[in-house]
Amino acid sequence: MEVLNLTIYDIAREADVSIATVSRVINNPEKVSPKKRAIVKAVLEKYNYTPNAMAQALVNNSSKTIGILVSDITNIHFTRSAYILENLFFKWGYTTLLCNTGDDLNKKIEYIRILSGKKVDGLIMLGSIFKNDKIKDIILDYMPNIPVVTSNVSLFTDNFYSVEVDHSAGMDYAIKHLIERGFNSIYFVQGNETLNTLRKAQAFCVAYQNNKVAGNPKENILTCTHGALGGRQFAEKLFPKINNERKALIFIDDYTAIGAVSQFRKMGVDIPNKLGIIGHDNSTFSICSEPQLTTIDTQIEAISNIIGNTLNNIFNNIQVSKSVIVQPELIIRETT
Amino acid sequence: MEVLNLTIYDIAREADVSIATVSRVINNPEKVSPKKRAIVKAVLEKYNYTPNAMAQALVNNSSKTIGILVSDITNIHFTRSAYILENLFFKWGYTTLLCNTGDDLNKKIEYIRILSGKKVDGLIMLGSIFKNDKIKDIILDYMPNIPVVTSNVSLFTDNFYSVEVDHSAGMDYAIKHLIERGFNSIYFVQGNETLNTLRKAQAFCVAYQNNKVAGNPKENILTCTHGALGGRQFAEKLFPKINNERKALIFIDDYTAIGAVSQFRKMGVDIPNKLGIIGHDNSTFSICSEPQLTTIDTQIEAISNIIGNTLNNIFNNIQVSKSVIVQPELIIRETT
DNA sequence: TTGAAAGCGATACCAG
DNA sequence: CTGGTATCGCTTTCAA
Repeated sequence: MEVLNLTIYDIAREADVSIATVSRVINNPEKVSPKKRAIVKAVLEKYNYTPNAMAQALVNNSSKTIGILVSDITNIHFTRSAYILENLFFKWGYTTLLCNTGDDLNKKIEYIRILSGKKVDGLIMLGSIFKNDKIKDIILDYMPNIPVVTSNVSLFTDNFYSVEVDHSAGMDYAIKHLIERGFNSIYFVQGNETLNTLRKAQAFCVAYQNNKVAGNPKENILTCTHGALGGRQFAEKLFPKINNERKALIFIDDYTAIGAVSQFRKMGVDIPNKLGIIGHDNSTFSICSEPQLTTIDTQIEAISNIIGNTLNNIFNNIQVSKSVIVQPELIIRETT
Repeated sequence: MEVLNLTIYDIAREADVSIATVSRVINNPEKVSPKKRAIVKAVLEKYNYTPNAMAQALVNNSSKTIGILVSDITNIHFTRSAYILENLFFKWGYTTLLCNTGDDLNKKIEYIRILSGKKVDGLIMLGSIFKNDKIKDIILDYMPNIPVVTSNVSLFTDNFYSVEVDHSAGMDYAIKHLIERGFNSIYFVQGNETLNTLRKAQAFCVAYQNNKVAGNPKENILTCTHGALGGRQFAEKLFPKINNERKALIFIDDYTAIGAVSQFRKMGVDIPNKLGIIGHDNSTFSICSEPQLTTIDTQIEAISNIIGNTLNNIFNNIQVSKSVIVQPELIIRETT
């Protein structure tokens, strides 16, 4: 190998053909005579020629890249998803632009603008991007013709597709399981006010009533700062209220739940005999604690795969569903 | 807003000026008369015009994007780093292409080829990319003029820069601390055979001898599968060998250590009185376990910031150091 | 089957 | 200060 940013002209010159022919052997080899094809291929390989993707993008009006908008990649849930998506799209010849937007509306808008300028072929939005509905219009304005796949929210507009988990079903499994285990006082511990929290809280209420648990579900929603530390602080605060009524806590996610489990353990609370705990996501955190966490698997892997395939199918004109709902699974471990 | 992929020609027509003038008000407004400038600006804003980044990249030979090569973004260490880098570069007007290469040499090569085609302005390599030295040559071949910043390895070639943590110092702090706490038998628990493992193992040996601990450090290196589950299995296997000699285990990372802590706890081992445990990284995992993990903070945040600034300074022709070494810190919690 | 030439959408040089 | 135009590197149409 030698190389130094060769262009298609350099290859053409060395192979003694026109640039059109070089382009053809790269993109439509069958349209070139075997003889010339062989000559050009040899030169291509000799120099390990790689086309300038910017020039290709300009003429094709497609950059072979996918934008992934996520509020916070350090959230283990999204990390896993980004990982899977990146692998899928690599396989399909796309590169992924990962964008952390945080809760900042302006950063979201700015990123959408940038991605539209970079001519992404598709957009994936992970998590609670849509708390503010304005985003939808921005996307429609900046990239009116780009397919957008979202998790966690359905939007029935052209070019929008959604893949979600059925939170109500997850809550239903959890509550049924807790009742079966003899817990007679069931709470949902929500996090910061995100769309994620809102939807799970709502699902909790639905499942609570469907199972005819006594009392008003809304009064059984507790709030806690997200994360292991938040979980620990929450546990400390709740500790005096742990009595003999066999309380059970369903947490917004494993990461927060595990902090609570550890702190309760430290304070001597007997889990699961005195207190039941259930997390959400079946993330790597769930097997870290002692005892190990019972959790609602929100199927992030399946969802990510479907999201990727949806977009890829759209690119290949294969029919896709505008909205798919994935069923969660209850993973019973040691905290219930 | 209305929009539908307008070009600079559309703007020029509507403002009744040439495309050159439009380009100027975007890039060098001071070179345009206030009058025309105002007219053009109005049109620009009316349509919320965003330049086609592909066309810009083609003519500028720079795509305003940074390639980040990482073996596995789901590794919490890299997630944090990617997050920080993405935020920094966004601030500086760059977008980041996140590439998971795994251990697959071919995927690495393929990505380098793709990134060279996409005309990235800089390359960041996180983690043990260089186990195979071939990669270095590939980079030099495909992007001979692009600055490359690596963590975890120094390579003194033109255009290569490195930012690393001093693992020996971390091990030294850890061993001194363990001796002080009265642990008289100190082990290093390594993971899969990566460059990371190799370097920490080496650092362990150096620190072990510097502190004149009795015995041969090489005989005190144990191996364990990476991750919480691996840590648990490791703990189970080691359990019969836990006697009264006050053993201490320094783990390759927190994630593995925490699995071991939980499993030892489950089996009734008294941590830290019978057994001392130290992790690496001071990741979110370290506060999840009960008791909470003492750990060597490998300063991933500082390192990521320096990496980002190095690249940005290079872009701005500000002098940078070819190699910087960051000092770690021992975070003492409850497992020692 | 092949090559010449017209774009793709910007930037920047050179005249005026 | 402004506009015309060459140029970046590629794809694709049109003739030959």
